[in-house]
Amino acid sequence: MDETDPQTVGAVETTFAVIGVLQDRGGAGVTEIANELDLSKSAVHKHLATLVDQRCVVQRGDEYRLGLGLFQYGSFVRNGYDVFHKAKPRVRELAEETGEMVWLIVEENGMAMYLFGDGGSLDINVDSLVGTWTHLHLNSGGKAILSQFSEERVREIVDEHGLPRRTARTITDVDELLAELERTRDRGYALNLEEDLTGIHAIGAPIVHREEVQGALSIAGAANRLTEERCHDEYADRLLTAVNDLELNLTYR
Amino acid sequence: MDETDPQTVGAVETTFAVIGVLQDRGGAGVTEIANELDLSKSAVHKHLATLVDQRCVVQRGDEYRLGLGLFQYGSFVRNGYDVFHKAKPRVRELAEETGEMVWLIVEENGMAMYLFGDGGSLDINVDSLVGTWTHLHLNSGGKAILSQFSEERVREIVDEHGLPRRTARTITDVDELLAELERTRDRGYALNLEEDLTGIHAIGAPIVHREEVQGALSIAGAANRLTEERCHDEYADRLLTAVNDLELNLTYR
DNA sequence: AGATCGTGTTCGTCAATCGTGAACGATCCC
DNA sequence: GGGATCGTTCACGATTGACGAACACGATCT
Repeated sequence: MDETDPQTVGAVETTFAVIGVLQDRGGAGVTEIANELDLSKSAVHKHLATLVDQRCVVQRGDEYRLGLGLFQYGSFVRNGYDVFHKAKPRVRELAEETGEMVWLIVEENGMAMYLFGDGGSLDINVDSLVGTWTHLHLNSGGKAILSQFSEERVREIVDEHGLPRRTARTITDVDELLAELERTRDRGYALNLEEDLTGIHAIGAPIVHREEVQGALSIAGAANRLTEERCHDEYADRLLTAVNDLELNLTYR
Repeated sequence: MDETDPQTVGAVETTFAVIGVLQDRGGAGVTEIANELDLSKSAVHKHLATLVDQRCVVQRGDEYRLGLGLFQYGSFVRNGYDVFHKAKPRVRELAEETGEMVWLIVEENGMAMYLFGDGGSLDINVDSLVGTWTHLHLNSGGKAILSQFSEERVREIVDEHGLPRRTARTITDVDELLAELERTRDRGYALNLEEDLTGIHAIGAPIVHREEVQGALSIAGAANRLTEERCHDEYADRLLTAVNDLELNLTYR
């Protein structure tokens, strides 16, 4: 089942496995977790007790759930991003102006994470995406970020994470992706035309500061509102000026 | 130094110690952490390697930092709170209307955590408080929550966490606290008059749903604007109506 | 009412492994 | 170019993490 890597701490890995089960099931009992992970009840109990001590798990009756200690760590990590603080007001403005969803994503180890979002209709919850990973190639912001990387690095990332298909329009070929990234680099922004979710278009631009990509801003919405033309004619300008202002704000803090 | 509790997993505790150092220093190297924790470099390296595998730590050159995996877990935990989604728009509205800072806090194991906040002047960053713990007795929302607990439970919490003093006006006596909680219960909201930070007043109300406290909403701002009278005459009404709407929203989801 | 199942919890036991310290490569700086 | 760092790797030994049986408790049947 598992190749026990001697370079890592197994006990910590099982603890994360426990956390994983707790996340998947939204809470679970000792026996349930033990069965799922093929561990003894007592072992699971010990791990849970440790996690409770660290405030990362809470016990309510016979059920254990993930605790606010994890939220504490998570918030700390987000607050460590300068670009988060600087981008937040801009994201809000854009969301207000356009009435669409606006996102800030950042890259880490070849994947992107939704760091902050705002706007959109009330029936779609932006918070359900915040804090989730996404591949770079099927996201307007992700392609914007990739456009700032060298071809070598792009290939490395593709080798590691692949180019999984989400819709019929997803780019699944490396060379096609590289061509798309060149177009993106030329015009300064990337489009996502139903490449991740059918019915959703998006436009994204990279945030560059001191020769490094800090992340990307993107606007996403229903494909019939964010048509390809309106992206080019309307939204591109708004997005790029917002990003430019943001980049200035990053230098003169 | 440490009483090794046989009921817990030591290796996991050291991993959390490593995470703690990384948080305190905002990133560190292997040697640095090893010295701080009195561990061998190789041990620290192993822990860091496992944390990198779990995406909870990232390596940049010779420095390790906390990674976005932690943010992923943290966001999941916050999204698990129904009251977060329901309160968010109300918090925003209140912040817009009043121009002051508005908070949603929740309780866990006798402590409170800032789950969401908005508003306030731009020089004070609401996000720096989000994701941090606070004692219940020196917070308007915290006192609002405590007012819904039995005297027994309040005493338990005080026994466990104490009543640390922050300012000259902090309540540090249990009986005084219980009296204050009764006043709070009678009028439906709690005041915080420079009990946590000098120059800051706040007003908070508990969010009750199905006989259980889900958290508290509070408005905080400069003491000269949020005077005691204006809290009673102006802000109390706005706050309580917001909470009432929210409570209705919680039942009919 | 009694018994059986289900929890989570505790406890001793033993092998797996977590932590150690020394050696290794790479950088950087003097 | 040598003398510091740094992070990384490896083999070994003592610690301990995982096990499984026994425990206490509650619910749910019979």
